[in-house]
Amino acid sequence: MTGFATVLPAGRKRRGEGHTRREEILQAAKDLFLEQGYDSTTIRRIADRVGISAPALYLYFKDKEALMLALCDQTFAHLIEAVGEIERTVADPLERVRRFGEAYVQFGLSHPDEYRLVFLGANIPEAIRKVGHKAATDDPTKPGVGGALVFKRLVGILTELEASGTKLNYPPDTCGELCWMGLHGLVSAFILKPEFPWSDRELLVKGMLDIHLKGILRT
Amino acid sequence: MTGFATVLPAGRKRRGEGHTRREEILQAAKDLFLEQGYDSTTIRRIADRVGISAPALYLYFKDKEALMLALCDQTFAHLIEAVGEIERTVADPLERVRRFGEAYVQFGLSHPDEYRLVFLGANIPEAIRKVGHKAATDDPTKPGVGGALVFKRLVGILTELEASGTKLNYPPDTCGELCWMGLHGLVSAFILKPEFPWSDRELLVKGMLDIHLKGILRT
DNA sequence: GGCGTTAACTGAACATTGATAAGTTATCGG
DNA sequence: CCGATAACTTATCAATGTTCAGTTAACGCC
Repeated sequence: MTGFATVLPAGRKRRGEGHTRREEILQAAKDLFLEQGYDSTTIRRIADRVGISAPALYLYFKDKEALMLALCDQTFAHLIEAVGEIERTVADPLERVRRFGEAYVQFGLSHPDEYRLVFLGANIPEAIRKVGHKAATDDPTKPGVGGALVFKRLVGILTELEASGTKLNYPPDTCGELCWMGLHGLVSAFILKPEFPWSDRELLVKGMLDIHLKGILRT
Repeated sequence: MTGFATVLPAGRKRRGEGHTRREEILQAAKDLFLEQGYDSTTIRRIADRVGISAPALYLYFKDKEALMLALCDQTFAHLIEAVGEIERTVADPLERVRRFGEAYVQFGLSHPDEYRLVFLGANIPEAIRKVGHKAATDDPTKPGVGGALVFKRLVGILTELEASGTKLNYPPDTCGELCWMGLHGLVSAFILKPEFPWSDRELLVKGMLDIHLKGILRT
């Protein structure tokens, strides 16, 4: 019966294992948010799925917004990792921009629910949306700065592009904003209106990247 | 004292004047939505401002969403009208596209709540989002079809542009999708992240339009 | 004027929500 | 075994969207 102690009690967590419960809550909340949206997902339902009472949730998250916030950071981390991979492997600055765009779109389209959660701010009160770019520190562990981090990477790539001798039509940050807006518009359109008879997806992605690269580079 | 009968009783509406109360509610709701946002505006507060009880509101609107939808149609009518005005007064097809973009952006930025509800799929199940482009009837009185109507206008303008002899890099509907995606990305960025330190708004709007026009026209 | 019909409206209440207070249980170090 | 306390529960709150059952008052008609 000695091995019995290592089996999870299914009810209560062991003494230092609160963080485990915290992650269970996060997973359940993520599932439910994606299934039913933010507003329709109640604290009680999340707690039910985890197998605890509703107030127990407040031991791990200050309120419902904090829960959503934690999920946002989680999703941002994946995207930041993908972007970092490109910066590590692609040398040519111009190619980097294109690859960034492709990665960004592909991330959005292959994680439509998460993208919606984070970038579309669907059904999220305004207080949450605010943190996406707060002060923009470089510390990815701080909560709520993921959006600014991704964007800063893009601006960084564009700055290098300019430093490499390529003339731009706008300052790097303005170029970054324009590019991001175009890509975001593309991704959100596919996600929000999937049943609309859009033109060929590949064509639109390539077209959007071509348009923005052509529009940004001084001819 | 005969004139007294024509004075509004300040409390109850005369027998056939319910529509007056309906418009009072719409006005109060519009003000409150703009002051405090959709979620924070309660039915009771709207009713208070109008000077009636909360249940009285349900005599005129099925629920809170119906209220917002009525406001959306109201404001979308303005956008469609603005686009029509452009089509009527601007002859040059190319200039039309630019003016369309400017009008679209200005509409989105001055009606962020309505824009969110219709184009960002904020709140409430798929019932609303679907009607945004359902078969796209040409009847502007049907609720919720404003979005599709506006898009059709853009494609129409681009088709005329092509018919006038200008070569495009993509089919007109693809061009329309790309342009709309860029504009939509711009507007939704401003709406969803209003406190982000964006570059100058005018510059971004002009830049986005320049980029897409340049990218769409065959050189 | 009196009367019945009914549009316009109210008061009380319901179910559900996010959140808190106060108490309980079980785990662990010593 | 024991005291401390992390982990958790039950009871409860105020606010919200919404409904129900009734009430009031404007109007047409005699």
